[in-house]
Amino acid sequence: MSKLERNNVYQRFYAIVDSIPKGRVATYGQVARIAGLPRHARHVGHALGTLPKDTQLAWFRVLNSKGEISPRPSAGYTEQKRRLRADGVPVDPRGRVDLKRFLWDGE
DNA sequence: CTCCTGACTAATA
DNA sequence: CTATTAGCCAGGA
Repeated sequence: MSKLERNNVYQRFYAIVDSIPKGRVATYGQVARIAGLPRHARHVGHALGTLPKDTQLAWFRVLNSKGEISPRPSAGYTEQKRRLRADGVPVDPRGRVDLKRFLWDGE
């Protein structure tokens, strides 16, 4: 996979993340599937990781399959929690969200 | 080429 | 609920 192709894939991920409605969340796997690339959940995470700090993209609306904010080595975890709550999505101290009620169904 | 890693996931026990 | 195992695939050393 060339750099250019990867870039296109990332753009597709971004477009999908961008279509998650405010107040809803999606999972990495879900984004990958919608992008037509099942089993690429990890790359969704990496794509989001390369975003600039000042991006307008709602990257914080993406969680792992357990409905939790994915723990990661670097910062951003706390930030995501804060932003989700500001977005109207309840997050418990463990970083968990009730997917039953807030998972985006892909409308 | 092989080996290791990771903002992942699903199946079992 | 936690722990373990296996599958996944692009990237980098």
